[in-house]
Amino acid sequence: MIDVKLLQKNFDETAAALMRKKVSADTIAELKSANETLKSAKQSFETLQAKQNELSKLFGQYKKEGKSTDELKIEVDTNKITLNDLLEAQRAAEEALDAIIMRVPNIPDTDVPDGEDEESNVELRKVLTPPTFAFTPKEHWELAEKNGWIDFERGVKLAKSRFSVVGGMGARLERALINFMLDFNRERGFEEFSVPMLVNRRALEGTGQLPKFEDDLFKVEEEELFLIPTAEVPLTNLFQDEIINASDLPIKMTGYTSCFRKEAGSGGRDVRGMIRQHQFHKVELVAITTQDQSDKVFDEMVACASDLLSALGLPHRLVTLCTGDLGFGAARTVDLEVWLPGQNTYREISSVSNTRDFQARRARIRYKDEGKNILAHTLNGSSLAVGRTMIAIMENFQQEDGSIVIPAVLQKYL
RNA sequence: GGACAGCUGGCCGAGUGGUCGAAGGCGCACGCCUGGAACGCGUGUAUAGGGCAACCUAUCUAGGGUUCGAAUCCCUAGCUGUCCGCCA
Repeated sequence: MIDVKLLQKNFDETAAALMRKKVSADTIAELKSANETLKSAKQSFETLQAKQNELSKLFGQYKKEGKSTDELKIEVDTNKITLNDLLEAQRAAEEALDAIIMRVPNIPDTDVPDGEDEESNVELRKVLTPPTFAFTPKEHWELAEKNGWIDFERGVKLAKSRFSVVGGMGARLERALINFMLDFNRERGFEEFSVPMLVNRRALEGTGQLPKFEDDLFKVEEEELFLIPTAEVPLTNLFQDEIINASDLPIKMTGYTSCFRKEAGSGGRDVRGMIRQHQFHKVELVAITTQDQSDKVFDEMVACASDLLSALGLPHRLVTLCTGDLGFGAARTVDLEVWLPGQNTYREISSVSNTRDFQARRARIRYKDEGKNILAHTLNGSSLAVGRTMIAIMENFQQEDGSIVIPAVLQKYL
């Protein structure tokens, strides 16, 4: 959630920043007026409430002194009617503001490049050189089926399309990757957590998936619980409503979970193979930091994910997302794209974002510094999407006969 | 899933209709005391919003109700505990 006060105090600048993220001028104007309405509604209510409180005290005093309370009661009763109206007006104003602000995205950092879509993303650097092949490299689904690693048909039988089954060496590789990643992250100072994969509405509002993106989530109806789309949700919300000692920051966490996404709106894209599944595995990095620390920790997280890819021998590149490609809650994002020889292109395998205080304001994650409570900064990044890492390993390390050479660092995990 | 009990500030705990944002204790901070510390003594110590400020409003799990007035009474939900049932 953005800081409404910022909009109020510094309208032109804040509005311009929001418009970079395609928030319409109308929405911004509505936001401002909703906030002003709420403010004045609150003031009228509180003034009258103060008076009512005072009269109530008098009432008690009169009773004690044996004075008549008849006149007082009339006044108090009339006030109460107005008070109820004012309260209702205040509530309506609160709801109106909420309805708008919960759907307004974060303000991008000033140095984030402008742009409509991924075309305007800026490549930071390439790491490792894509391999050359003496034959035509195959795509991962062909390799996966050939090696008996992935069974796409049976996944559909068990659930529906975009589900798959991983078996044999594929399953062992998956498990090895998860363990390798968790160990790697722990060595970089990220403590491991194992968290719920179903969470409530409040948690998803805290990290920004709700209320705007409910259609993307799988929901357990009777329980009012949702399957997590990323471990970012439970890990970040671990500190929901908490006030952390500044000296305990930064808190750096990692965790492995399955992730569940409806992939609504991506119909037709990546239908083949396991690039885009309803259920996938991911090892996540999350950090809670002071406001001064977040830039440094952001770089650490990007480095962690990139070094992980390098350790696996996977060529990749780092890309700064432009404003148009930035997610809802992110102030800045660096994507890591891995080289896929079969597709002859780089594909996203990790995304590291600094949300600054956007999630912290929603989830009320604060720290105490010199007696003051300050909104924390929260960051998240994948390290890495396991399925896509498997795809990258298959495609990059494939041999002419379709067999796959497993990276040396994984040997001890197999 | 059933029955019963509970949920008060960082923590423990008092408080059954007004003067209660809440006694007392612990913890913490500062000061005194000390060679230094412990002990002791004193002072302070929730959050959010509004106002330059005095101050005002809200918050005793949450939501609703009764009342002029609710931490306190009633209802609902959530959570915790205990027993029973079920179960990896």
